[in-house]
Amino acid sequence: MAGRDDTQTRLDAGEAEDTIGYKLRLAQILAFRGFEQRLTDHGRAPRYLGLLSVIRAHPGKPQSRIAEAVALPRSSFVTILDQLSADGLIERRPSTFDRRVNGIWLTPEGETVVAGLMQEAQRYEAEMTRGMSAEDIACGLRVLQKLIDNLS
Amino acid sequence: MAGRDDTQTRLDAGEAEDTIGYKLRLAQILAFRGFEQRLTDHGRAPRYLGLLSVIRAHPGKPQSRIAEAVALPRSSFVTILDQLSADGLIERRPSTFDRRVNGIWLTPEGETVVAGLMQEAQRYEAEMTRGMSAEDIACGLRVLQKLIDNLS
DNA sequence: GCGATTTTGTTTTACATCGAACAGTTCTGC
DNA sequence: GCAGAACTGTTCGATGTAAAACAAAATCGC
Repeated sequence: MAGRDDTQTRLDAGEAEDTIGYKLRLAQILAFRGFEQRLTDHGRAPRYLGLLSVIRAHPGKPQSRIAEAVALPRSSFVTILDQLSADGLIERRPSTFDRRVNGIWLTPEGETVVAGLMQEAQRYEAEMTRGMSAEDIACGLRVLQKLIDNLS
Repeated sequence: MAGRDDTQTRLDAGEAEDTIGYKLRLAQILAFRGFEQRLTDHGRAPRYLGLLSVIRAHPGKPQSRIAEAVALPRSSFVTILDQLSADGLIERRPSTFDRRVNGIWLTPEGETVVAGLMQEAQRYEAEMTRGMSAEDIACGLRVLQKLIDNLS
């Protein structure tokens, strides 16, 4: 009778099921895709919202610093900035201190787009965490931060 | 003095910094890449270890069920199975009940490779979570599972 | 039974991402 | 000062991933 019992639930991962690495990846894929697909009419900004939020918090910082913040290789970052720049959301300005670096800035339009998307993100965050206690959410944030620290 | 204060820490994400969505993504990227790069001499298996663990726990299940378990589109899954099959880790066998489906099985070699990599994964898990209490780890697992449930 | 719908695995095509190599600039040690 | 090392942004080639369209097989509604 193999291959027959079609229960409706997702297949578990056996030994890997109780590991942070597995659940972390699965949760992230679902969260990221869900958020992106809910905002298909907003262009490329939703996919790179984290990145844009870093830029907003640190205007004028060099590309490499921002790429490092979101764990992106510098080479990948170039294409992404080209697109966001073509969409009128960000701007590269040559640094006055170091002729190698480009400072990255949000345009006024980028500022409003990011502000609007951050509200969407907060709504999405509420959906993702529905049914969790405030303590659990705080614990989740703490654990994720500790993972990031340990892996950096 | 913009673009000058080069502190050594990672740039924060401003408003997004305290959101699960942002930290979840960053942690997952770091965890996944770190694990993969530590095992460059093990071919493609480390990248697809989660997937292989699902197959091991549910031998003979159709491709679509397994793809769904790890949130992969069926079309992406085909190429991956082709590679894992060429590496001798898995095997497709036509189902006797439904002539559309291929049941997926680990080969004997696949079985030993996955068993070995799962030990590596447990070691990596310990490194990721070093400095965390058992309660925090359990809470992290619970939160991640709840996220997966809410997003499914 | 039988046509319409759904499901499964696949191909095709477009796009996203990464590593390696490169030129221009700055920094370091002396 | 100056040669070598390190850093920044970029290009290029290779690989990974995803959406859409397709054929074969099973299921549903009647």
